[in-house]
Parts: sequence; structure tokens; C-alpha cells
Amino acid sequence: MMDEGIDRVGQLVPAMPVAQARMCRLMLMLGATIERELESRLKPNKLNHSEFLTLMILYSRPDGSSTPGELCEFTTQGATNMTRIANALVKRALITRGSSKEDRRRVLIRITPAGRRFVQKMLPPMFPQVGAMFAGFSAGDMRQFDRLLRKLAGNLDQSGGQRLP
Amino acid sequence: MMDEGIDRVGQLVPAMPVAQARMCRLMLMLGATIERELESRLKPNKLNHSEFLTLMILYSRPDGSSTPGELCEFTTQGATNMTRIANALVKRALITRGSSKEDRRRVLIRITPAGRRFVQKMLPPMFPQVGAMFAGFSAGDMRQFDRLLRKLAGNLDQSGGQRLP
DNA sequence: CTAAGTTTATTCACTGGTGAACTATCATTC
DNA sequence: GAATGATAGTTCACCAGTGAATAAACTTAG
Repeated sequence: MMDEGIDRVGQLVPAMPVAQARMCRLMLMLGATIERELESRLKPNKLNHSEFLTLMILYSRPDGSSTPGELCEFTTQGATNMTRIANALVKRALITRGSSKEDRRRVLIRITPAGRRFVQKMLPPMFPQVGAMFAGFSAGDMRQFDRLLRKLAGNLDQSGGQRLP
Repeated sequence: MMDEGIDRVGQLVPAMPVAQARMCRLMLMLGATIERELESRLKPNKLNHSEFLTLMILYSRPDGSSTPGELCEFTTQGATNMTRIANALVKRALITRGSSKEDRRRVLIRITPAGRRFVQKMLPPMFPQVGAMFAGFSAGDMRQFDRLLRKLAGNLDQSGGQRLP
């Protein structure tokens, strides 16, 4: 039903790269679908996607700590939003916020033991669905898919990385 | 840099389907990246993604018309937001809003000649980048990628489609 | 025909995210 | 060692999207 739309636009505007446009649209749709699915799983835990991602990054760190700036970089969030995320997670006692000794501008964010327990409890129920997403994917499919996604990511880095004023 | 994070979480929580989780995260990242890229292209035209999509659907229709409800369905937007989108596009005279004769609850939305011209002018500058996204993709790659994306979409429809109370 | 239920769209209050301005600290240089 | 400039975070005002409540029109059953 989306394909027909793109085809028809391709007829009206013949210079359009139809196949690529279709892929692009597919990626956008799938990204949005997965995001909705994820958020619906997070909602019972009263987390949104960025809060979850932030918490997971901290969880994945051996020392369980980071700074707002670094978290912004890894989550591709603005600093403004990271402030709000940190506020929310601090309020729930999943992380702590303290100031660094060496550089008093920096804020040190650290996951708490309660935060770790929270993650360990929250993750497993999501596994079945993550598995189901890739039902019917052979080992070769997985390899191919990984390769193609990373190739696409590389191309996007190239063309999007033209950011020097 | 993301892979290490997932690997480490996989060590801490051994039941996790690491490969699938990685793909999932990749899809989310790519979806977000493409969306950002698209929106940065749309910004000079003072459109956002949903407004663009709405306009393109109307453009793709032979008669250039639809209703808010139908547009909600195709754009996966809430009715609330569609009202706002229509307001914005009407204000710019890219679409018109009129009420249906047969069913006076329905609102008829129709793209204007100015709207069509606008689309025809706006699209071509985006083509080079859409092409560049898939630079280095062979014909086989494109076929594989399409196949895998649609398989994934099918699986998501299955598990997400459990919506009957 | 009318009462109850359904569908279609809008309004309102709220959440999530962003850019611009601001504050505080650190680094550099004259 | 003050002045200038760069960095890290926060605050504020705004944009985009959502759920719940509402209004208007249609449908159906008695």
C-alpha cells in the first residue's frame, strides 16, 4: 500500500530513485515500529526510550559511571534533555549525581545498586519479543542483514558528516 | 562503541539474545539517523516529517484527495496530530479542507495546484542524497536488503498485532 | 421515529525533545 | 595574574506528538 504510492510518485517525477526511496521509507517505518514496540514495553516500568538507553549505558560501564556530556554523545541527545533525564532517574534513585573533584564543571553520574537491580529485573521479559522479531532469519540472513545495515550506516556517516562551518 | 556496550550487558545477563539485540539497536539508530537527515532537508521548506508524508500521500493519489482518518492510518499518526498538520498545510494553501456531501462527519482534504508545484520543486534536490545512502549496494544487495526488511516487518506485524481486548 | 451506540474530527492538558541564552569553571596568553 | 576564550551544565521558551474528553453526524434496533 506504501509501494503503490511511491511508484505513482515515481511516475510523476521520473528522475526519482524509486528503489532507494522505497528502502528509505521502509527503514523509517521499521525504525518507528520498533521504537513504538520498545516504548510500549518500557511504559510499565515508567521509562521512556532515552531514559532506558541512558540507564543501559551506565549499566554497561564497568565502573557504572559517566558524565552528562558523554551520555549526550552516546545517546545522541541534546544536553538539555540529558538534564531532564538525569533529574528523572535521580528522583527514582536509579542513579546519583555528584560533582567531579578534578574538574568542578563536570557532573559525575553513577548507577546505583538499586539501578542495577532494576535493569536486571526489567530486561529478561523483553527477550522473547526481541527474539521473535528475527524469527525465520537464518544465520546467513543475520550476517547479511548486519553487513547491509552497517554499510548503510557507513554511507550515512559520510554524507551526514558534512558538518564543519 | 555500541557493540561493546551490548556485549558487556550480554555478559552480565547471559540469557540475552545478543545478536538480535544488536540488530534491534542498529535499526533504531539508523531509523533515527535517516529521520534526522530527512528533517534537516525538510527544514528549509518549513515542513516536518509528518507534514511531508501527509502531503506526499495526497500527491500520490490520482484525485489528490483523502480524509483525516485515512491519512492517520497511512502516516500512523494520531487524529489529534492530523488536525494540527492539516491546519498547518491549509494555512500555507498547500491543501484545502472541505466537508463531504455524503457523510457530513467526514472532512475532505485535497492537495491544491500550488501544493503539487511545491512538491515537484521540493523533491528533486533530495534525490542525490537518497542515492548516496545506498552507494556501493549491488543489485543483489538491494534485493537482499528489501527481502530482509520486509521479513522483519512481517514479524513485527505478527507480534505487535496482538491488539484485541 | 427515537434512543442507544458508533464513527469522525476537534479541543485541551500534558509529555518529550530542541535551540538560545545564561552560569560557572577551566585553559590560555599577554 | 587579569583578560579572553573555551567547555559543561542548567534554565527558559517553544515545537511536535499523545490520550482523554467532547461534539457532531451517521447507524441500528426497538
